[in-house]
Amino acid sequence: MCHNSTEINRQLRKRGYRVTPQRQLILDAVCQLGKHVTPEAVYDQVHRIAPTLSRATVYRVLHFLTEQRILTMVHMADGRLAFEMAGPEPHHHLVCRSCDSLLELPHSVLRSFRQAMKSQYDFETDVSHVSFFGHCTDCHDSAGA
Amino acid sequence: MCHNSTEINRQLRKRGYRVTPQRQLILDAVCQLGKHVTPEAVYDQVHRIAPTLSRATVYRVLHFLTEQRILTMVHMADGRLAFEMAGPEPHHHLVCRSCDSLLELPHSVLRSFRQAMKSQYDFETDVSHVSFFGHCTDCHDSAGA
DNA sequence: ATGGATGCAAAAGTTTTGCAAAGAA
DNA sequence: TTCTTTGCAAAACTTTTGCATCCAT
Repeated sequence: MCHNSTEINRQLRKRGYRVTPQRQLILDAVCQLGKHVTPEAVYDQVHRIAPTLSRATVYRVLHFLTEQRILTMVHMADGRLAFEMAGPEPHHHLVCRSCDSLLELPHSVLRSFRQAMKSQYDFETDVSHVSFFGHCTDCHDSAGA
Repeated sequence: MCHNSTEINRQLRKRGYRVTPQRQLILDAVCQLGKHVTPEAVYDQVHRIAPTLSRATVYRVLHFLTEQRILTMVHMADGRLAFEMAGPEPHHHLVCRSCDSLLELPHSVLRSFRQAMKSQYDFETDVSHVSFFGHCTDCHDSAGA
């Protein structure tokens, strides 16, 4: 279990919602599958365990958990929709185009960039999650850059 | 006309392709509509002038012009697909969430960020076009940040 | 006539919605 | 009972594809 289900369940109940087996399965799936989990991947995973669990429920629960700030939603640079556990810390990712590996970056890596945008353009950059693409150390010399 | 159609037409013909009225209309539409133009916006625009021009053609031509490096394709942070004229300079955008205005940033604004990723993570960041979202100078004090 | 480009319609993929039924409070 | 949540099916939306036709060379 990669999330504190007791605490999450308590929060949800406190807000008047129910913690159904479907919601638990979907949350577990997002957790297990890691970062940038697509709705289809969640569906595949939970459908094996609970074949009657429908795509509609997957989408509804993913959006519900996002509203409840238990998940965060990301649109990736290739247009795919994805979710991941909402950590307490906002952060960013480096995504390898070759092997799909993820590196997590602290929010602070963009601090000076944001300050520059603020001072140069008076633009308040809102970067709660940005993914940058490229090639990781294992891939950028073997594969073509 | 916001693009050099004579030059573009010459290039396309030289590569063995045809410059059809549909292709010209679609190119003009992307040009006129500005940055981050969605396929649907292009379709609306050209469909007024040429009602038989189909969505299939819009999509085919947008992808064709992207392959020919006359347009570039962007997946925006809200998941929408968009196109814009491929300038000679790679660049980035600041997109205002309130008024949808766009500021164009030179490619160089991310130089130190990319160097940091390279030295800290040995990750080759490939940033041909990144859009950052937030609130522009007109919107960030009136609207809530 | 040859090969590229288009229009139409259908298909495919993804996400949302209506509604009745099931289930917890 | 009451209100939430689910499953199913259908709808909506976006994008792609097959195929006949059209058009430029």
